[in-house]
Amino acid sequence: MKLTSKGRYAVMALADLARFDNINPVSLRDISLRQGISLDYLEQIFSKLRKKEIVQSVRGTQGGYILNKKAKEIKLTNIFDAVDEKVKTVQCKKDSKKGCNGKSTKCLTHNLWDELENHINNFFEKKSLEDLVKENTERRI
Amino acid sequence: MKLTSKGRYAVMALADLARFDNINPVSLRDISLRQGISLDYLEQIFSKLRKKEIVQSVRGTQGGYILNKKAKEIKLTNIFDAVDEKVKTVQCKKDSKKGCNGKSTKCLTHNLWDELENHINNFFEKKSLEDLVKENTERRI
DNA sequence: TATATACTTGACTATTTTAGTCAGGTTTAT
DNA sequence: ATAAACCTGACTAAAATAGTCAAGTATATA
Repeated sequence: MKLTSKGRYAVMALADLARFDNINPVSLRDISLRQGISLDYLEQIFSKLRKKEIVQSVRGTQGGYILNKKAKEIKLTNIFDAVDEKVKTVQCKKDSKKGCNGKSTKCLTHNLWDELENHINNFFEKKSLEDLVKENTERRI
Repeated sequence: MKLTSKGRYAVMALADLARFDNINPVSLRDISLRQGISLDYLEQIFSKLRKKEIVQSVRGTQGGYILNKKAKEIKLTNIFDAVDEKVKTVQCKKDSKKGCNGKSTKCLTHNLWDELENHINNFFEKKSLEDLVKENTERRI
């Protein structure tokens, strides 16, 4: 089980963005340099973030991206969701009526995975971008 | 982020095993049929579980596998560990002295991932095979 | 002792996912 | 005008995954 780079990058980039006010746009080029993420890849990621209205784009020279909401209102859940980073534990088919994977009995561990998913998602729902930035500023002082 | 089949199968198979007493060995063939997991794949998985002394093998006719410890003492952590299912969130190189990935600053989200890893591992350390089987029997009654 | 059952091991492979790259745009501040 | 920066879609190398396949070895039981 591991987090993919896409999800990680998205959070890293947004944390970078959140450090600046919501007035001056930050260019992907800057984020790319600071965070060491390929510019082209960032563009793909931000395209998704924009579609989910997490960021707003500012075109042209001196353009870039700004947060579309307050950092406090952006939860990790929203970010992961936007870039299709999902917490998946079970493959049991939903359509089978009685149990999992066409078996007549519900698989022994079905509830376990559900529980695990909730446990993880819970963590993501609590954490906001603001939390991230705060933690870092505090640590820096 | 998703769990791989190897980890899932390992837990499913062991939960199946744990339902029987520790005296009569259960053949992989039976588990394969009951859980819908390829026999060959199960063999790979059990080879690892045996090396980590989670199960014991009984060869010959009527042979199979039995748990090597009490179900209570086998935590999910142990199982995942045995089959190399690891919770991985960060790729930051440990050897770099100051920060992550050769950057001079520690990456903004580093602590987040650590926290997440702990959160998940914590879940795995608490759950034992016994818990799983219990939950299921209770539900069945 | 013959034999079927079941463990044991290692090598191989198709498929999928990931983590990008590349090419060719469009928009707009200066 | 032009350079900076966003925007989009198609393509791809490499890695991981989820197995399969082949050739064993060990042993309970008839």
